[in-house]
Amino acid sequence: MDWDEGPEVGGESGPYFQMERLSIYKEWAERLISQKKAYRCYCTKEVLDQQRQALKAKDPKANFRYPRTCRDRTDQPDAPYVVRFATPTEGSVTYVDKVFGEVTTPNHAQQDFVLIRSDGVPLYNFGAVVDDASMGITLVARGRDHMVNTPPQIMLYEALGSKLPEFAHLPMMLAPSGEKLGKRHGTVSVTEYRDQGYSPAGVLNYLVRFGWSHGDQEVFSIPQLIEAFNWEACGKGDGKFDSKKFLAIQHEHLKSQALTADKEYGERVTTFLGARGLHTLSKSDVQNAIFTVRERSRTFVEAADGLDFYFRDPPTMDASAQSKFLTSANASNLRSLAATLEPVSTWTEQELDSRVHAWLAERQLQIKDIAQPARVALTGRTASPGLFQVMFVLGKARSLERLAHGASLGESALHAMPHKG
RNA sequence: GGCCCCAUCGUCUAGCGGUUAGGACACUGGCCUCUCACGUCGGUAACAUGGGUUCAAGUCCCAUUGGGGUCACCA
Repeated sequence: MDWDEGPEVGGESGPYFQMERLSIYKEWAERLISQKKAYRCYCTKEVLDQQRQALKAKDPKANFRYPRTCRDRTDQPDAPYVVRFATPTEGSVTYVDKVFGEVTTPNHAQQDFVLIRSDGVPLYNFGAVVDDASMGITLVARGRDHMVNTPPQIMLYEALGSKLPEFAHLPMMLAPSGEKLGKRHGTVSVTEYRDQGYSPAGVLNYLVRFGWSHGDQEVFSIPQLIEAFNWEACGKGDGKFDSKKFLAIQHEHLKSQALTADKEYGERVTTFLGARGLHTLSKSDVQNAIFTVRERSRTFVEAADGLDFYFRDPPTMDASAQSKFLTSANASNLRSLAATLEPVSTWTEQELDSRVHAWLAERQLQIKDIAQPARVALTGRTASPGLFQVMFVLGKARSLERLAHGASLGESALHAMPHKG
């Protein structure tokens, strides 16, 4: 999110920190008191808590409300006090939510809520309204859990004589189980997803598309999101988080150059390559390898894993892959393949493809016969991008070197393997 | 419990009186294929229930049920 103004970027509506605005809240509250729209309450928290508990003891389902003890008192004892709002007992508040439409709440559901604590710090509803009113906020968009705060806040705007902002409440994202999403349901903060290699635009895409729709379109760039978003197409029902779909959206973003340009892809994946101990990589080397992992990586962490063998010499060798494919039987083919590629001067995918196929035809072999052994020699793994892509990215020298090394591992396996048959 | 809000495939959703109820993820069958993927063709799968209104209801109204939010000198 980009801020128009605020503590980090400055602006005209400061100060922005609540503790620096205390005098403002006090001033606005005093105005309300002088207009009899608010009053000083000297009831202590302890007394109120007692009353609350006493009522609960008598009737567990009862609803405790501040009994308005101090509402009409005229004296001003020398004692700590809170400022309470004199809530109307009759009538109701109606507002038009940009998502939910008209919402009406009866005033008898409210109580004389506290505006300012005895230590001078405002409570949320009052602080938010004073801040928004004094800073010229025109739209309040927040989660549905704030919907109950809206009527009291509207009362405050009106009591303060301030212009009402628009309100938009959004449905909530629940855990897959249907309960409120929380820490115990795994990752819930966007910064943690960044650390797990998720694309920021992909995260935004999933989040915005959750509870909002634009026809059948599922994948959006950030500019497209800004262009297409509208309150009318927001749903009203709560939803459940789906990590699989989230990952699928990530995949779409990492696959597409339009959504994640090579430059960004390279920068992000480089930090995860660094986390794997692969430092001092050349930017262009990383850039040149990206195209081979794009469609196989859903996150930058997966991409870093897929890119690892390009930058590690020798590549980490998977033990079972080695014993299965780098055998004495395959060693001679690997040697022969390396020898065939030795004279190749134009080291391109296309050239490698035709050279290898010519060699296969000559030796009456299928690509299947050599693919896995060569793959393991080249990458240390049984799953990788296409062979010719891998060799192209690796370059001639390192490709031949790895092929030869794979062959010698196979030859030495001759001595280690006899009892295995 | 009071007040408020919500309800279409397992999940995210399209639908705004007449649809074979569409798409995506997931699951699944085939094709493609040097592995893993990608891609591609197909399949399973939903209108919570009951009343109305109407020639006609997933779409409008009411009730029920179910789910969620919130009830502080927290935010």
